[in-house]
Amino acid sequence: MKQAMPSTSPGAAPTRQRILKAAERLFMTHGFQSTSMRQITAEAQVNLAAVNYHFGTKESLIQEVFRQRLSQLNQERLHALDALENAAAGKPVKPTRILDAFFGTLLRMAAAEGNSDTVFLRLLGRTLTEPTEFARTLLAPEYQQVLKRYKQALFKALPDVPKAEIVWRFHFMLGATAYAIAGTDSLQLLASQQDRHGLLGAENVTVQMHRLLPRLMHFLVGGLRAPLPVFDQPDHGSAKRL
Amino acid sequence: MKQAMPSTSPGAAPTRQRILKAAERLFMTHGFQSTSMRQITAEAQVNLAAVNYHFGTKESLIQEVFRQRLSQLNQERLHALDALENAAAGKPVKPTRILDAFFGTLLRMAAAEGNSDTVFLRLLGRTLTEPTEFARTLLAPEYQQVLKRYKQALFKALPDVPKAEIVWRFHFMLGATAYAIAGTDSLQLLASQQDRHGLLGAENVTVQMHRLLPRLMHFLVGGLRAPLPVFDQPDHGSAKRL
DNA sequence: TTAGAATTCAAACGAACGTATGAATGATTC
DNA sequence: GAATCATTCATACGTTCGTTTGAATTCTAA
Repeated sequence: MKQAMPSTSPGAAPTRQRILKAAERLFMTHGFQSTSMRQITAEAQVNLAAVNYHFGTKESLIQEVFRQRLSQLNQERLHALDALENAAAGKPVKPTRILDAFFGTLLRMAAAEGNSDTVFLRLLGRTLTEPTEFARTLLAPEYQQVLKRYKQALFKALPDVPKAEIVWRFHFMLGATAYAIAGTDSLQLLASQQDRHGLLGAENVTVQMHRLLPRLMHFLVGGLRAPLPVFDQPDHGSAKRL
Repeated sequence: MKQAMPSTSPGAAPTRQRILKAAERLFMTHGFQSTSMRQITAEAQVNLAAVNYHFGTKESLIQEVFRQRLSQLNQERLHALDALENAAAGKPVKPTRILDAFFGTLLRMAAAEGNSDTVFLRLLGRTLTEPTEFARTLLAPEYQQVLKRYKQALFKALPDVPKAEIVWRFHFMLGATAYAIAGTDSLQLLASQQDRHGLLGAENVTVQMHRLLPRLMHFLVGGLRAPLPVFDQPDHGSAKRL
């Protein structure tokens, strides 16, 4: 007889965790569609039916992989922004601090523990540009409140910049970050032969993660504070020229 | 009898082109793995076996989709850089012009024709972050010489910036661009309810593409010219502090 | 007109996929 | 120690995938 999923049975066998860990790593390496249940169960050294027993379906497994990590990340981001706004006491928070609370929290989460978190971050960076619908429909609600808070903080911090421009630049920053995180392999595209091993070798990932943060932060701040573009024609549609 | 692929038979039936167009669109929408040959042949209104007859295998089809568009794009990029360097007559080219030659050529290619090129650009932006191995091993050789030329141009234009820093920032810029191009849907994640239709509606894609270029260019230049980060510990490995 | 090559077509192949099943095993409680 | 529950296991189901096949059709050229 089939029951309604054990979920959080206390002291349960590590089967669930083993599956989650293996799935996370394989999803990161090969993507969602290309990772089969048989690969996951083989890597986790559990029976094939274990995934369906513990998670129901493959899509549910994917959701579970994200829910755990992502909710923790976004809660930390909200707390970081709360702390900044409390310290500012009504005054605007400096853009640099806002970006650090959003993107720095993300990258520090990778540098903190062993590379188990790095795996998730690369998966996340990759997922943000993936066409898979369920990935986005899963990420969107989880992200929505966080993005709203941070957008408002940036609006307040940069009152002279049109809101649409801030949204676009937020978008650009997300792209640069996602690419930087997911880009262990794409980097080899940029690196010349002799640099390749030095830039992102096998073992110095955490070291590079540590160094990636200041590099990326300076880049993002530079992009966010860049001079505004000037358009020939006025805006069409809703003509709110903030 | 099976022969060695017709490839460029002059005046051939439009079957090849129909397949390429349908595949391009479907790959962009659903990704490589999730797009089946049956979907492609159904959309192209050709027989299922036509793909294998004209292209051999699915992977060859993917490669062909990219080779056509990508070689044209990268040739234009090389020509644009040639023109800039010839005009500079040995002196360094301004970074803004270099970025425009690389990223501007990309985005203008989208705005030029009908949205058939836009489709490819979104596919390209998506592919750069995809885990599929063959996509990267296909893109890498096609990109290598172009990236080498542009990196050297940037090295020359920014002699005070460490080369590693330039490579990283090039990487960040690629990410921001790829994300901006592929991000029709991800944008909805950032946009609030009332902005959603205005930012990227159904028909004003080319208009937005036109406006995306100055927005993105200002952001990229701002990021590229941002102040350099300072590290506590010196570089390890090859200690070339340029 | 007709021989021969190029292309299209319907049908099928084997492999891999996600999922379901029911028996076997382990753990818990009375 | 028996009964009840949760978990594991080997196995199989039905579907979809990319690819192949061989006959039918269309095109080309002598």
